[in-house]
Amino acid sequence: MANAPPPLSPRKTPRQARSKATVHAILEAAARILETQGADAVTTNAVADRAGVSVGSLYQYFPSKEAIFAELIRQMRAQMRDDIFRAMDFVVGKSLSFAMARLVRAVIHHHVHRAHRADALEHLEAQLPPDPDSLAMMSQTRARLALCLTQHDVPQPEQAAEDVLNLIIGMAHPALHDGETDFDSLARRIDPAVLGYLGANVTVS
Amino acid sequence: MANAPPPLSPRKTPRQARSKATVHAILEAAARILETQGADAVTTNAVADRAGVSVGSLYQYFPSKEAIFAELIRQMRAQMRDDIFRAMDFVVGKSLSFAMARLVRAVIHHHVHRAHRADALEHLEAQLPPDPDSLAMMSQTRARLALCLTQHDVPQPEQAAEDVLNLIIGMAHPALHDGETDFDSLARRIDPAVLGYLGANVTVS
DNA sequence: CCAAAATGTGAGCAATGGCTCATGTTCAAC
DNA sequence: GTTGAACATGAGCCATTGCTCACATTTTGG
Repeated sequence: MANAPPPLSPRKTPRQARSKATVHAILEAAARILETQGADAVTTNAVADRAGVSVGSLYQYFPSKEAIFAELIRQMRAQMRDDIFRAMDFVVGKSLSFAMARLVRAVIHHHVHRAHRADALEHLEAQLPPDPDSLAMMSQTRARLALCLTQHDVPQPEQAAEDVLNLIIGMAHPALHDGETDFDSLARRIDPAVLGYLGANVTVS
Repeated sequence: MANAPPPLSPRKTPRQARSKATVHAILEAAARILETQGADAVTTNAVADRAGVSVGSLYQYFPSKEAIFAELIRQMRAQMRDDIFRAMDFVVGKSLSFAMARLVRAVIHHHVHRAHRADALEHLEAQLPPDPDSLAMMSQTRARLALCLTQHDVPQPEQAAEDVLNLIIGMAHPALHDGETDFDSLARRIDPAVLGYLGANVTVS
């Protein structure tokens, strides 16, 4: 009857240094296979093999293959959140256009840094059941941006924060994916789009 | 030695009305399973079952499961291209802002119409080997938009066409996916972003 | 009508891959 | 040392699934 769906959170927390290394190796191996060979190549056997551990060990820490993906996605979302937090902290008190320029470059940098990994992970995320932790991190990211926009008197800052993030990612992601290497040119093309969006709502102060 | 990779094009063209119906039923079944249950649920047996045909028939017309996906993607790209062609034809001689507004609404309409299907297909496309036909259709789409931009003296129209499409899709797609239902509000938020982008390159004439 | 071509069937093969479990090894605490 | 918990192993179970093939049925052309 009560046939609970398998959880996506790690199965057991490692206590010794040895097992921490195991968990790290598993995640790293999964990520590398994902980047280089695509999602279908990420089999539990392949991951364990590449991590230099046995499948049994893998299943001591992750209840399912999907739990590994969920953890990788969590890490990516956390990094993006932190990147954007840093960018927003840096521009406190600066002009809106300066703040947005910084945001644009933070997002581009984030995508460049983890290009293939982030790419594949985002596709995976769409196919997995939504993870509360990941959702929370994205929510925090938007909230921090909304705070910045509020301080510049942008109306409906939550809506604007979401739109602006989608706009930047939507432009940067395909461009970088298609091999765009002139990051500066890309940033300078995104800037006016962001300001154009905000310009409809704010008179530049 | 010469172990050719399985082609993604249909295996045999149906000649009789009966088999045309079979092919159509297979594609429709695959699309419906994809929409409702996700990519992993699309097995050849499930598709044949839902289409009301046998697996054998399926493999008479598609050399592999991926060929079915490739065909669905081709259909989606063709429809998007045609939608945008129609929109661009309609705005010949009109102002740039009018043209862009029309484009924005065409893209939104396209995504609304085939919401879940287009969503899943685009994710699949990233995992499949690139299909020449699909690439050609996207190229034609960009070219048509670039022509429109050229007629409004937008510099670097090819680059701009790509950016504008990415911008519109990038904003519309996540919003619609998150259940946004006020399409008019969405369109009116995208408009200024597009004009902002173009505004950096053109003085409004 | 009748062959030949086109179309359709579905049991089942072969391969894959998620995951378990019986067993062995290392570590920490006393 | 000893003991129990934590950690690791990997052969292999079992379910799934892409796909084939030997055979049946329908359609077409003459």
